[in-house]
Order: sequence, then C-alpha cells, then structure tokens
Amino acid sequence: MLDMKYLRNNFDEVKSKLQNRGEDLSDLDKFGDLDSRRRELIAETEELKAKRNEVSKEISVLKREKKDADHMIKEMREVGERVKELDNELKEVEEQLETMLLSIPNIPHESVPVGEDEDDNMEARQWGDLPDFGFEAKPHWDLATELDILDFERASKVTGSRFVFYKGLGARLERALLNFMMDLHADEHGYQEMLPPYMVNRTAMTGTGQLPKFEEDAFRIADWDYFLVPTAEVPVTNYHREEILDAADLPKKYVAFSASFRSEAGSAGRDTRGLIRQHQFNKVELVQFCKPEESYDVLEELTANAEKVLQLLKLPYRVMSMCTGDLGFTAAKKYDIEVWLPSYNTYREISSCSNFEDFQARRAGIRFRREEKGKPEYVHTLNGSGLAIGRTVSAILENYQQENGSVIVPEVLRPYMGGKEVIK
RNA sequence: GGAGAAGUACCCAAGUGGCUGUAAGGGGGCGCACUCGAAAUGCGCUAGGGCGGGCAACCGUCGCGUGAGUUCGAAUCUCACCUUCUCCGCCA
Repeated sequence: MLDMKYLRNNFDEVKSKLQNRGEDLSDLDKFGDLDSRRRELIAETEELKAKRNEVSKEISVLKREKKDADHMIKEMREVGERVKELDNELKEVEEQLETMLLSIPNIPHESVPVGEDEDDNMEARQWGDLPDFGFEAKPHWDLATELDILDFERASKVTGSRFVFYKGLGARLERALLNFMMDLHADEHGYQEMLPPYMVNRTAMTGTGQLPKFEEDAFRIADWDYFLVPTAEVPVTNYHREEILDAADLPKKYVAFSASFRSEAGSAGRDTRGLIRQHQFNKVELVQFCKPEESYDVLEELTANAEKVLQLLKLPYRVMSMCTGDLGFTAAKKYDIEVWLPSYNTYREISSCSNFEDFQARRAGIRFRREEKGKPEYVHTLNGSGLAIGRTVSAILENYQQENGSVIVPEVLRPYMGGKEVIK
C-alpha cells in the first residue's frame, strides 16, 4: 500500500511511475476527491464530538447540583444524531479509499529497467557452465519415472493433476535438499529457522499483498476463510504484523520451510509435465525486515544467499533483473534466479528475490523505532526463495543425468543422502 | 463438541453509568537527592499509538480484546465475534 500523504503530494509523479507497470490505473483518479472528502468529514465530525464532550461535562455538573439540563440534553441528542450520520458517511468514504489503495501496485525503484514484459528483463549475471551431454538428455519426468522416484500418475488418481508422490531416493533427495538449504541459511548466513503454519487468515494474505486482488490464485479453506499459504512469505512476514520492532534487532532474518499451494489459475496447458508447475511444492524462503536505508544492500545479500545454494550444488544459473512490466504487484525491485534446465533448453525461475520497501509493512503495520522516544517508522520487508525445492530436484535430475539414466548426487548433498553417490 | 472463567497501559491489578474515573494502586524502568561509590531509603516521571489541523510549540479526536448498539454521557449496560485458561468428551 502506498503512503496516502505521499500520493496526495506527488500524485502526477506516482501516476507516471505506475504507468510503466502497464497496470490498469483507472481507479487512481478517484483518489483526490475521496481524500479531500474524507478530511472534510473528519474535521466536521470531530468538531461536533468536541462539543458533545464539553457539554456532557456541563450536564454532569448540573445533574450533580440537581439543576435542570433538559435543553442541553435535547440539543446533544441532535448533535449525536448528526455525528452518527457523518461517521457513517466517513466510514463509507474510508472503505472506498482503502479498497482503492489496496489495489494500487508498488512504485518501481529507479534502478528497475523500464519495459513491458519478460522480454525486457535484464540479465544481471550468469554463473556456471552449461552441461555438454554426449548423449540425448532426458527431461526429468522421464528420468524420474524410469527411476521410480516420482509418481505423477498415482498422484492424479489420489488428488488430481499437478500433484506428485515422491518415492524412495526421490523423497530422500527432496528431504536432503530441504535440510541442506535450511542448514546453509541458518548456520552460514545467519537466518533464524522457522516452521510456519500452512494456513493463514485473510488479514495476513492482505498484509503481504496476495489479497484483495489475487484471490483466485490461492486455495481457500471452505467455511473457514483461511487460505493455504502460497509461500512461507505470508506467515513469516505477518509474524510481526502490528508490531513495533527495536532498531537494535534489525535486520531480522528468518529462513522458513513450508509447502506452498498455488491454484495456477490461468496457466492451464503450461508446464503440464514434471515438477515445474505443481499445485503444491516445497520451498525454503528467506525473509528479512530491515531499516529503509539498508534495504537495497539487503536485497543484494539475500539474492547472493539464494545463489549460494546453486553454486554449492554446481548448477548453472543466471540472475535477471525484472523490468517494470514484470515486477509483480508488490515489489519495488525484483531479481529472478533462473536455473538451467536442459529439457527446456533454457533457464527457468527457481527463486524470486524482492524488495517491497514499505509496501507490505504499511499494509501489515510493521514498524520500528530508531530511538526510545522516536516516532515509529515502517520497516522495509524483503524475501526470496532459497530455493524452490521441487524445481531444484528437477534441475539436479536433468543436469546430473548420465547416459544410462542414472543420476549423480551432487557432492554437498551426499552427507544428507546417507552417503549415496548415485540414484539408479 | 459440551460446561465454565477471563481479556484494562511494559507487567500485575482496582474500577458496575457522570463524583480529580482526567483509568487508582503496585511492580518494573528512568531521573533526582542522600553516598567516596553502591545498596537501602526518599522524591519525581513513566500510556502507547492512529487520525485531523498547524511551519512549530501545540490543539482536537479515537483508543480499557474486536465490532455493533443503548445513552446527553460507556472500561462500566446490551448483542455478536476473537483470543486465552479450566473441566469433560474426542484426538496425532
């Protein structure tokens, strides 16, 4: 959510920056009228309330002295009715304003390339050499099915499409990766480990920006108004909702493992095979809360923390800086880390690292105090996958495959795999 | 799921419609005095925050779990909801 005062004072500038995102901004022009009507109503209603408070005190004095106060009571009854009318109108105006503000995307950072879609994203860097197989490489779903370590067919019987059973060394590989990633971020990168709830309420989903605009992307629990988490970002960021943090405790760094649930509305027919696009997948998520002046350094740090996983796994990747048209709703700046997938003959997103600045913090009321008597300020929030585990499994299977259909286990994972060196 | 109890400021806690209730009192914290220093003691300060107005000092308004309602006036009365706790049932 944007700062109302900032929007009021810099309306044209904000509007033109948001236009680079290519989103529908037709609501934005209503802001001026709603905002000034709101302030009018507040002034009027508060003046009446001040009067009512004052006269009520006088009434109490008169009553105590057993004097007549009927005319004052009658007058205040009318004032009370007027206050109620104004308050109702105010409430309506504020609801409209709130609805509008919650639907306005974040302002892109000045370093974000201006562009329309993914073709305009800019490559920030590349790491590792692409594998050179002396044979025809297989896609991970064929490899895994032949090795009997993933079972998509039975998952569709038990649940439906876009679900999977991991079996045997497949399950073991997933679990090894989860432990490897958690250990790396907790022990080496200084993040505090967390296992969050897999369901969150509507307020939490609104706090991080999934709602109100993107409800169709989430799974909602019938009768509960709870949502399956689309990412651990939601529970972990909302962990500090409506809190004022100590400046001395910043930056706060959390690494959380959770399953992630996405309805993938609108992606029918895309990535229908394999692990790439499932309704449920495991992910290790990095989340940071920091002071505003630090957040762009933190974004680089957090992205580097995620890259480290791929470097240790020796998987080739590149880092893309998302352009204004591909930023998503909430981010001010975003890097996607894309891993090389031989079956696609291209890089595919395996992590997304974003700086939200104070966009989420304002929605979720997450603030900090610089000094004891200081005014609270909004923190900046950031997060990034470190990494999506299912996609990491597919990258390992494809990049480490051998001609006979077996798969070498990356060295760093072997301690987590009971010393196993090959999946065959 | 059934029956009960509770939610007041950093913590504990008093407060059943106006009476310094302008949210008491205590703890903790901070400051000052005493002291070479400290302890002890004494004195003082200690809601925070949102919103509106103002260049500011400041003024106003809303805050006693949340939201509605009754009333000239609500922490206090009414209703709904949330959370926590106790007992019973069920359960990994």
